[in-house]
Amino acid sequence: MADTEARIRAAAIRLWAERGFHGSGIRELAEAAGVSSATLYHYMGTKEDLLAAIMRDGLLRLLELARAAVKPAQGTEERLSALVQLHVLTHAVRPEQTRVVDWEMRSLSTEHAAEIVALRDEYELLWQEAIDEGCRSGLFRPAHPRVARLALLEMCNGVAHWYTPDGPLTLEELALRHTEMALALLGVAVPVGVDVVRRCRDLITLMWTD
Amino acid sequence: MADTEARIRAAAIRLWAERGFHGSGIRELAEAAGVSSATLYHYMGTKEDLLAAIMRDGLLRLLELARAAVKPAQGTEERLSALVQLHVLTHAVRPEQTRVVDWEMRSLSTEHAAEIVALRDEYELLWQEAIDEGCRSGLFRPAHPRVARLALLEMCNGVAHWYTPDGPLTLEELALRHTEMALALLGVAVPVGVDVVRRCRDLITLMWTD
DNA sequence: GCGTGTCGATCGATCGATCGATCGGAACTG
DNA sequence: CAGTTCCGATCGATCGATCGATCGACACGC
Repeated sequence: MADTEARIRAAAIRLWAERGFHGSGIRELAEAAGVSSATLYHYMGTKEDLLAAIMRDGLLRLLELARAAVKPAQGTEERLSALVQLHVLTHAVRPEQTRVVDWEMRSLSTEHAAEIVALRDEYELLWQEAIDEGCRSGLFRPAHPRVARLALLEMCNGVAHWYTPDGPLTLEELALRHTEMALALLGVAVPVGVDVVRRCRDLITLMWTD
Repeated sequence: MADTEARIRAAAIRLWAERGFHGSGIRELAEAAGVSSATLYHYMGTKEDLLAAIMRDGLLRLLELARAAVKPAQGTEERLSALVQLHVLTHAVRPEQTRVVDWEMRSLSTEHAAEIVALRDEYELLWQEAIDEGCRSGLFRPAHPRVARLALLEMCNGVAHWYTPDGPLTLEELALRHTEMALALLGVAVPVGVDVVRRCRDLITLMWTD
């Protein structure tokens, strides 16, 4: 028998990604997890505690991977490409969890929201720094770097909305097309290099073994 | 005294944009609209009927304006610019309504969802046609036109997430920066022309008088 | 080896509150 | 008076959450 807490968490992610946090009750969640509604409270604290835990985990994982991806040793173009690919692949491989992370912020009370928003801000700071450094070096030429960051993040978030592995796109194509679009949006005309493609493949392997 | 139905609709948009459809009850809605919960049902049918009506109105308005914006008489670059500006300005001027339209689809039952999804597909078809025509003429060079359409729409949807008129960006700057980014993403390097800026100003005037 | 006590895990039953929705009738309008 | 608008009262259902009770597993003293 699988670990009960993991089953509860997986069921919550599935339900909340589909119907939203307020759109499914705890009895529905209990049935999906195969336990009684009372047992839920032995593991999750309140319903909102579970939501915050799911969001915290998703953001911490993304943040950890992103920090490794923007090591200062890398070049400007590689740093932004790595962030785009990591973000897009995460949203494509774990669409349900990322949908909960991205769209259920408003269901958090102010205490929980402060922590989660801080994590998200930390993550977005990595993007802003990568963009700003590209602007300083002259490689990126966005008319407004902050708007470019917001536009890029929204564009990449959207993958969790529409991507399905059943479609014509492979994960590699998905990630590389978004890398190209992101660089083009920032004013870089050159096509992605072979090293970017190779690191993209490494990332895809990482996503599935983790 | 303002029209009761309009007050109800405005209150629903405000509440549902903030807390979500399932996140606010009809008593809360009634209080926000200044009527009793029973009175709501004199105007709105069921709660979900009201949601569908709000989404239908928003999409029909957007569709009508977009159809006028893509008259075949215009050039390729102008068509896509007009779609981007119209979409961005709508999301900036009416963020609450567009948030409900964009993010409450999952709260609709299948019967209502079919109608709303059909309207949204009609709207997105206008974007796809504008992009495809640009590809045929050789002006646009996206590696994958369908992915480019999805990326552009998500990028422009995001405006309703983060834009605030209190910030440093004017509506005109917001719309023009997104026009530039959209064209750059599609592979167009040239800066936006004076006619695009002029039409953007016309659109802003239209948004506020309508 | 065997009784005893403690523990986490789990349950059915149930709490007060709120949910969406409905009713008959009062209040207003023309 | 007829029609429209609106509301207080209330419906059954469901909400998130909690209760006491039970179960098996494990540790301890003798």
